[in-house]
Amino acid sequence: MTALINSPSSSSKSSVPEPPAQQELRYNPAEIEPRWQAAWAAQPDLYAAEPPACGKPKYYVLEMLPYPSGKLHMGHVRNYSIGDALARHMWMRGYNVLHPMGWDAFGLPAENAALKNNTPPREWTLANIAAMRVQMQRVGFSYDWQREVTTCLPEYYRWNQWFFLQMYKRGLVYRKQSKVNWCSECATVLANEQVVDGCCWRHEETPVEQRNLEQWFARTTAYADALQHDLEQLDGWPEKVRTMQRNWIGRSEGALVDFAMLPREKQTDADAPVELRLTARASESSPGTVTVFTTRIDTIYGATSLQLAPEHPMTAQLAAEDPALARAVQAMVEQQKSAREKDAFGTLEKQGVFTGSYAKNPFNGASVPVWVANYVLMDYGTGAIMSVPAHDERDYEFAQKYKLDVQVVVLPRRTDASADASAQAGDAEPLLPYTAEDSLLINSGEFSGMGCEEAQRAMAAHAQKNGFGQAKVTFRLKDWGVSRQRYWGTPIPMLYCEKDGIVPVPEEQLPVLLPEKIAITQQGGSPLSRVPEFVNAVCPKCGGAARRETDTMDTFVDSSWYFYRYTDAQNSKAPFDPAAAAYWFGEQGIDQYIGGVEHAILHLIYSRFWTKMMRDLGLVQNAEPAHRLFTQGMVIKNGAKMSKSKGNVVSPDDMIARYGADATRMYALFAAPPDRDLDWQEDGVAGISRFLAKVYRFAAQHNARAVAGRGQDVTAATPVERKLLRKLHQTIARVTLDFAGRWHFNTCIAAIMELVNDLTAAEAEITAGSVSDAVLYAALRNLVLLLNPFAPYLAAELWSQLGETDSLLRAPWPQADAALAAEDEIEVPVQVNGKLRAVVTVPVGSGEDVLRSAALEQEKIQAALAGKQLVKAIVVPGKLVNFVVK
RNA sequence: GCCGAAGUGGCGGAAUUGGCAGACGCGCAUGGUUCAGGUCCAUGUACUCGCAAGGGUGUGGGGGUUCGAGUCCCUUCUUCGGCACCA
Repeated sequence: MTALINSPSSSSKSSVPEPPAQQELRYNPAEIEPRWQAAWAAQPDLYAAEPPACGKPKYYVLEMLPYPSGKLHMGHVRNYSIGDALARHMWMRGYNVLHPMGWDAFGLPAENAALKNNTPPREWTLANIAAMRVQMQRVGFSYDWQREVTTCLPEYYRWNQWFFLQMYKRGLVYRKQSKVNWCSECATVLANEQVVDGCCWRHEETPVEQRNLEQWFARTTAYADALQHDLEQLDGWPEKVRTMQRNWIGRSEGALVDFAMLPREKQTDADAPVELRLTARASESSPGTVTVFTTRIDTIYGATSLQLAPEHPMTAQLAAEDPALARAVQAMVEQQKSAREKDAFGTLEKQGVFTGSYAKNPFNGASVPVWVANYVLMDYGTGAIMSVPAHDERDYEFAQKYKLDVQVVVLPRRTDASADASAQAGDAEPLLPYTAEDSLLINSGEFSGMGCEEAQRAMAAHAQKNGFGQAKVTFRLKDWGVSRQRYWGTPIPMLYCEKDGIVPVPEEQLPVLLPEKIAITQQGGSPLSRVPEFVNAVCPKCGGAARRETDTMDTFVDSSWYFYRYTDAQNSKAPFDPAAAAYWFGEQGIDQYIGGVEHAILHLIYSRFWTKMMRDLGLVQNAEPAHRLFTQGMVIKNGAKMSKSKGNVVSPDDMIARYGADATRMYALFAAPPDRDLDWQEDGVAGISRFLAKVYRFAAQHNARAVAGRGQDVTAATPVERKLLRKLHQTIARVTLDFAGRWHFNTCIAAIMELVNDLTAAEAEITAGSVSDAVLYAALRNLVLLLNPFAPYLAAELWSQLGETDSLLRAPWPQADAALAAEDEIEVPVQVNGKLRAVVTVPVGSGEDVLRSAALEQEKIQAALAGKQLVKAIVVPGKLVNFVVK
């Protein structure tokens, strides 16, 4: 039998504790947890990351930082319990762990609270932070508070400003007038990413308005290709998140093609549908061209009209000469607007207005009518499309409605005789619209006979050669509007001088401090614009009077790079030391990032952008912020998301008061796999509490004897010992495996429960002396080690009862001994025709013959086989025996 | 409409490679302990036929592959999430 030595702690060990008095057998988290919390608080370096020189491999585990609302909710507890379990595990595995926490402290709620309670946002926010920090410490999370980051402090936000200036220098931030999303509740603009179903992400009932404003934008589109491309390497991210980002970025390959507008005299108005023909226009102007974007240039011979977005410049140009057209377009836009307001977001009925003008298809010279259509979006592609009804569903629908020409230019490939009937009917008209691309071109001049994809390349090249088009990649992603007309955010470090125009604040003048004494009102416009001592400044170029930018930055700027600040949180010379970031991020970024899926687009796309931007600034080496991402499920109650309005909020404080922090956090990990939604059931917390009490009682009962066995050889001499050690090492193996891979902590905890069940079941034998002190010690010590990631308070208490004085985090994670874990006998099911008829117990490693004869010895099997003819016997050693009879 | 995920006891969930379905916990039932209980202990608990021994059925539905399917394939339904005229 394999033997191993119990390893006593290296520290000078204290005396063996007295056998516990009867009363101490009762698990009392209300006594244990505060005691340990105080002990931990007295050791500021307990959870501190070590300098790179420590020589250990690094591990950066990070949970998304919270907004300091003032109260921790169950979602936080779950999120941080996952991260904390991992951090503790990695410490015990000997890693140098960085496990920090901070506060996403700017944002609107502070202003709302200021309005409501007349408390300054700063005061409100900092008080909330203090309260939540206490809550987190009470739960026992292992954060390195020396690296705490608070985004609303000038020590942090000055670097937002510094980044802004760097980006300005490189043209990565710019100011432009554009249509922006406006939330009337927030009284500010929103980024596209902050609009959910046409409403504000914070006010789900408030539809956003479109306003024309001059705003600062970050040029996220400069990295659109990289953002899309690098997504493919992020195999440690959930596929769901990658898909969402892929859709959001929306890369699509296609081509631009110029259609020349035809002069009036060539117009063939007679071809236009009579009921839509508009009066001829009086004046002539230079017609110009309209450029369309298409992903199906191969279908261009089938283009039977050109469709402009209502906002397209050519629409305006044509309408300017034609009041009737102007009115018709106006009417269509109005109708669309009111329809949108009524039925938020379905597909609207397609509508169009014929402009009376024609354009020339550069491929075949055909004149096609130019329409204005409500289904063409100005902010995608070029705001103009060629309409190919035969091969596009939307165009087909439109053409049907307005009786436009349909010309088939793509047919299914004829295939060989074995193909199905529809594919063979190559000469027949395909069912329209026919959009499949594994097809062949017809009626397409020199391109006829080509496959679609071949034609796409050839036709783009043809267009480029002849100067009327080119291949083009288009993105759905738009630049990130970062201006906010709010007070509680980072001031944008820009000045407006009458003489010099836009002038950046010189770096040495940073930070541009947010004034603290300010009246928050609900009036329109940026609150800072009403603070003259903030607004009035001196132009650094000419020394004349200048006006400060009074908008603040989107708070998503703050969270785009906060995790780099943790690597060097006290730095007053730079956002962080690149060497510190290089150590903790390495090539691949954060080792494990954990947060809610609600940030799949917002935070996670901005921070990917920021990382790429910083890499180009030479600050970091990694291309992506996080190598692995884990999105935990929501905490729900009675099938619904916890919310005040539903009255189903469970407060962590309550749970901790009733059952303790260990039970609360352990339940959060036990009730469901971490990536699924978790339905909070208080009875379940009570169950965990019972389990912890059982562990405590067992340990307290036996630790005195166990400690006596410390340092002695562990041998499995008796059957009980063998059984216990086997279960112990199987459990170690199972828990260790789950930490390495799939993170199903619910089954880890179940495995530990099984171990404890076995221990208590063997209690009579333990008491009777059938289990050596050494084995008892091994069982208890390893049980405590396994428990530490999930229930750190109880683990600490039991650890000290075992005579240990060092932190559990410095104790090595147990190693499973395969020899001890191995079973010596296994039960093998025996089936007849696939139905279970018996179970045989055979020694592990029994071969086919042994199994087969053992199975045949079974009475039930003999009965089942009697009078039947054995067709086949399937014997899979270690798995099963199946007799096939007839 | 498109894309993705998921459907297993009364409930949360387990079954890591196609090999005893229901681990672990909750709840429930019976018995015990207790002055009392949001206590503790023991036993049982998928459904169904049967006094029992022992059968039969069973992982949303239907079909298939296989000696064998919760797991693989086809099809269909439901729920949840994301996107939604993206050319």
